[in-house]
Amino acid sequence: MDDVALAVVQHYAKVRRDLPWRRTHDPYAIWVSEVMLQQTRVQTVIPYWERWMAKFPTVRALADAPLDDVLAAWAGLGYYSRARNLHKGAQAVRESGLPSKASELRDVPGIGPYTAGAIASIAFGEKAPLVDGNVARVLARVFAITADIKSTAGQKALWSRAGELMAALPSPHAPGALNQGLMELGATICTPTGPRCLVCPLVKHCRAAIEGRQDELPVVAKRKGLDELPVLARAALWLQQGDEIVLARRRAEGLFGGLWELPQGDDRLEVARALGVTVDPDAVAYHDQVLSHRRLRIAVFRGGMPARLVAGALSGYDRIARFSLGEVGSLGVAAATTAILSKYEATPWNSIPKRSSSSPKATRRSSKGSAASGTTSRTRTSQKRRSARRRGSTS
DNA sequence: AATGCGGGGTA
DNA sequence: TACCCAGCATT
Repeated sequence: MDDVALAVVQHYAKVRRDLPWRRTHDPYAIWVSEVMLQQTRVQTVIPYWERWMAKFPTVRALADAPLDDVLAAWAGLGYYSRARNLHKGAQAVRESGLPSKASELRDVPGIGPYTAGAIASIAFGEKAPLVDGNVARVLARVFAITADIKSTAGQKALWSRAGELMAALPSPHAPGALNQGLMELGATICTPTGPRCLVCPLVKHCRAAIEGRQDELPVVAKRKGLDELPVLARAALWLQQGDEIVLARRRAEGLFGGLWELPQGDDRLEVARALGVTVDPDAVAYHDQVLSHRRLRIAVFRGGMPARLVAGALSGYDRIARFSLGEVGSLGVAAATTAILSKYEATPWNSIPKRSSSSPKATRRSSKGSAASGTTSRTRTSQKRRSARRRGSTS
């Protein structure tokens, strides 16, 4: 057991990637990184973390910021309860500072078993174990754990092993190095498919490798296929007049809670009635998006500009307002609405560069059917409408 | 124990 | 496609 722990920290010292949050000892900075990294890849997180730390450099700065600003900085990362909880957590520890022990960190909103272990070990040097997806894979192979790693039994076995490993770590070595070393191993060598056992420092200790079972472990329950996800159909209204567009803010809990989007409802007439506008009968675009547990299909309709906006008129939202196109980029807008808006060249694209946003400007047109090319989003303009309508009309 | 909760990279 | 990502909260 101590052989394994030692091999991990020694390997980590050798190959440790130079990530931005590894250059600091600030517990808050590490906290932010760990929350962003929940179910999110390192490469995705890096630019978000950099912008976040520049905008909210301290717990106090975050605690004092309006939730709107917090969500704007998070927009695009997904799982927005992470941002809401981080904000709430910052307010909770605004005066006292972040607790240093894993057991106390667990009381902070958004900090679960993994994140508590990560902050305690990395920022405070506590010998606290952790298990994430990477560590689960590594330990399941090294110790030949055959229980489903997502199951209660599997998690129990994994945390138990992780705890033993941490207890076996010789004292001069940093607990954070063991934990990060395990994760690093899972991310770079002990990968889900095609693990590179030939260069793995644990190969001599790994039951899976020794028995040639590295492709059979870990055992993980199959997830729902794409066609098994329930489809949620929504109607969104695109209400624009000149430079101004109508956006609504979702209530702070639940899906996309607190984010701004084109006002949506179950059908176009519901939304039109709530806002007191007329709306075109035919959709100008559809946007499909796959979430963890459902598929989203948003039909986009053009309509007239409402004379007066009443907060609370549309269920599910707590605010509704007009924004100039230039302001949209500084709002917390989820990916679906961002993708829809970006299809129209009238919308300035000054929000976070998302690599694949490709050409907000190019093409369009394609008066032929075939979805507009170039973007990874599934937004596409309905075929029959596009040549006829294009922008303007109504309003 | 199961479900809700985003978005994107990749084999 | 399907899989998975430095998971957490709620039921």
